[in-house]
Amino acid sequence: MRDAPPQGTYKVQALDRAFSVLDLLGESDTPLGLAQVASSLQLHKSTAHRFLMVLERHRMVERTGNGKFRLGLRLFDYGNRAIEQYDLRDRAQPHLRRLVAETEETAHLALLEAARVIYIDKIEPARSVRMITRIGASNPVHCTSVGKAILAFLPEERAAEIVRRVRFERFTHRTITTTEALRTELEKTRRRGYAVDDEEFEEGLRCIAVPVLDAQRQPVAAVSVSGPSFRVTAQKLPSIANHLLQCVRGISVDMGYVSAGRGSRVAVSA
Amino acid sequence: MRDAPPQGTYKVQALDRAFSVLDLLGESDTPLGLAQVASSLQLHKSTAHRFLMVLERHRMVERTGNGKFRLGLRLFDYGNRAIEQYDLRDRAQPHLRRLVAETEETAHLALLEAARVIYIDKIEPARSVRMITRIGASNPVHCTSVGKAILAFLPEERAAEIVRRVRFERFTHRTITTTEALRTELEKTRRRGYAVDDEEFEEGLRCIAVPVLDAQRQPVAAVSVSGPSFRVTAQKLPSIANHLLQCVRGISVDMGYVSAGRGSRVAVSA
DNA sequence: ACGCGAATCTCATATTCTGAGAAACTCGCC
DNA sequence: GGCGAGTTTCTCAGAATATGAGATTCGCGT
Repeated sequence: MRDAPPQGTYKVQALDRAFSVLDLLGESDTPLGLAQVASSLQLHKSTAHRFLMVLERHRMVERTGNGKFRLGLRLFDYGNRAIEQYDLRDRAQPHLRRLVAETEETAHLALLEAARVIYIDKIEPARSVRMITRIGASNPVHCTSVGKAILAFLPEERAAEIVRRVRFERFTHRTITTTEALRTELEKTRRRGYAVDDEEFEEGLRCIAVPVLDAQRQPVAAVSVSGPSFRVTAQKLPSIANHLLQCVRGISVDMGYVSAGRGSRVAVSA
Repeated sequence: MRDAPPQGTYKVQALDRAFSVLDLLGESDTPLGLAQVASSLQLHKSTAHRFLMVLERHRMVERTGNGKFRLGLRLFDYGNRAIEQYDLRDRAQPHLRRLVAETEETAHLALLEAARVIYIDKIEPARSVRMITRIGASNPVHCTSVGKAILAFLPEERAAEIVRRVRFERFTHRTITTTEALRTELEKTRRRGYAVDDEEFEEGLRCIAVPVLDAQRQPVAAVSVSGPSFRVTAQKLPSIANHLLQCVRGISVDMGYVSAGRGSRVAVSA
């Protein structure tokens, strides 16, 4: 319903329907009964019922005590297999933890997918307000520090292709909403070596990010530090950026991308 | 193929096939080409192709540069939504981190599903050999400390029902393989207040776990500490158990299950 | 340039899914 | 303790849907 229209030349109705069921359950924060599922998706109850039973057999959904349905833990298994192939999260975690200890703010690890970034890990400092981000969630590139960090260090061509696909949704009065502004911003990011999201996604939230580069110096992910603007002040950015650079450097070494020796190419000015 | 036979009265062929594709990709540690998928699953290439295209549109699979397929990050999204409903992982993490700092061994957080336990989080100490567990993976109850911890504190009836479904697969020479032995072991677990897996799942690996109890004093999860037998010695168990109890108590408080005041009911003898 | 394996596409066919509706539950309420 | 509205479960004939043989195109190695 609220989702991308199932356009495209190949179609398997049953799959589209099954996934719309999963979407529905995924977006609801309370389990749903058969009747609710059926009516929300305009499926006839028998059909919805059959799908739910099959999905349940596969443990893609499970029923709560009172017979309502929610997403099943098989999905969690699949999901973790999916990112396991990247192997990045496990190796990055200790470095992220150190980063959080140093900065006392929340750290995120994110990957680029299509024109969005996907958060694959989050570490929060002990005593901080909980951030609303959900691991696994995705945000557009243009309004996030991680997005800009990756984009800025991608080869011109790939970056341009992604920028072309950005839809420039506006989130706050500071959100970048034109290709031109984004290009300028990326240029700036390249120069200083780190990306900043200055309340462009959420009022009062400032983030700063640097890319994780692989052996070919291609960005494969980005690490960010986020916190309330009054704590993450402009003056502190260079210092945080340094912690970030140290962190991603550690990750790169652990991933075997670079040997531990040489210094980082991206420079932090100011 | 290697998977549970798609028995059950309700059937949607397309879904069974789609999930078998996901299973295949999930179990392969290298991306697979269309031809490989088709032949492994005995699907005709057109069919496999159509499925893969549809799955790709839904981002359930993605293609690598050379045109091969692997699991897509949408699954990661779904998976995290699935456990988000439990809300447990986020809240438990700081406590697990403290536990790891105290014990210097790996901690796991696991849920019970059917007759298996599913690991929903893992924290490793800074300098330790990597454990092979994958978050999202599942193991049988009978040979894991977390499984026994949950089982032991479940109401007699539910526990019995689960025990009935255990298939008692043997992993090491110490694995419990009879209902009787398991019952005795659970009794012992209840008495001392914590569960032990003494190389019953993996040679040389000793684990100890206690359940996380909700407001109704029902176990909803378990936390374990695992390490090589030579470090996690029998003498150390009571001390580790105490750290564990403190940890789960903290989790329960954070989840709002119990007020911070009163002491824990499960007693650690010895 | 050529050839082989792999991927993509087309389309007529029958297999598979569909959905109306009937039956069996579940509660809440009297 | 039983009535009734709202759900869930089940059955089955019909028809839309997925299927797979095969033709076509692609991509790469020689």
